[in-house]
Amino acid sequence: MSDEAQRLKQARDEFVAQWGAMGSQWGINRTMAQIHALLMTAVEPIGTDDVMAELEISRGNAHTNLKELVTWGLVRVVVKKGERREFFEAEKDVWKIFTIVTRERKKREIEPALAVLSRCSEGSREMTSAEGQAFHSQMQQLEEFVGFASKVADRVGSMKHGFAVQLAAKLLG
Amino acid sequence: MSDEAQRLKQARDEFVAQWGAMGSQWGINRTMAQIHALLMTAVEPIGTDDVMAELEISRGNAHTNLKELVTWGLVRVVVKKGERREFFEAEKDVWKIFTIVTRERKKREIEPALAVLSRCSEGSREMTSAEGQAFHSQMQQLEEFVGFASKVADRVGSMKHGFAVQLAAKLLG
DNA sequence: GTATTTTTTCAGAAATTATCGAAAGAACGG
DNA sequence: CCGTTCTTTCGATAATTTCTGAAAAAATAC
Repeated sequence: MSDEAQRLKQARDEFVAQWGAMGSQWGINRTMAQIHALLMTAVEPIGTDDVMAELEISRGNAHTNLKELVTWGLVRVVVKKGERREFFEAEKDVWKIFTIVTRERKKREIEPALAVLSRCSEGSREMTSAEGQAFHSQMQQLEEFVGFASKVADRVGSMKHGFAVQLAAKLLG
Repeated sequence: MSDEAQRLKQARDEFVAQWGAMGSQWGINRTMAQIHALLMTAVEPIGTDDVMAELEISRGNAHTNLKELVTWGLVRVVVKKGERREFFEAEKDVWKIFTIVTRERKKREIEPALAVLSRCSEGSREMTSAEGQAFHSQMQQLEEFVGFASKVADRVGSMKHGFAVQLAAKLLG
């Protein structure tokens, strides 16, 4: 193997390892993040056995996490003609990755929070004691803010890349 | 106890429980989230023993998570005169809470990612093979995007509430 | 149909993370 | 000082999450 090929393999391995470690910091399964990293830096679609071999994990683990990535929409299933087994290919466009992750995080983090806050706010609406009113006010403020965040996430997530860049440029200018 | 006081207690307990469950969904320790919820809805500063009693947790657990909240900046230590033990009080302003969480998440999630990406991008800069160049390009795109996100987080996090509302209104209008 | 390959599921094992509880350490008052 | 109160640390334990490996199911070929 050439020197460059070796360095590439090394760099890629590091990326996979570190991206996996980072996944943990986020609320994401380490293996899932590693598989994602592996696929993002793959030149062509790869199969379950390749993933197993590369990351030294079991078939069950590889399978489960690949399917989870497909559910998220970060990875697509690819069928090669003449091949019986499935191959997998990651979305590589960073803006698309971002919008997908934003959508998923909104679904998992923002929406449940909003539901809780609405219920607590509603349930304390008519309270007359000082404590009751303070509680209601706090719930209301949180609900309003999180609802706001939800709308912002929707809006940003549905933007075209170019428009988002323009907006951000204005923000950072 | 009056009917309203009972309903308040119930609503508050639900908020604490649900906010804690939600903390898990985020990458946050459940107890830490529960304590935060408890303090956010407290009328006045409360002590470690109150937290222990309310959440039925050990002293060590209460202590560790209270201090972690203080480290984040979401909770302040309060000393009452004539009292020897420490009391704790949460930041209640939603915008301030948001900027704190943004800052912490940036520190924990974005900055490490950026470091990894810079290293991988740098390490593959001069590669000549098609695979090497593809890898470098992917790393570069990710680095650029995450760097961007980092700047945006900084900018938003340092905004005054009013300005942020204006901006968001424009975005949602 | 049956054989072969590939995918999926899932119970138990392993690893990780959170919590307890008790002991050690500080801070303060007298 | 010494006793008391409160804070902090940390090894042991419990709970949760992740992973394995093998068996079952599904898909395809012949």
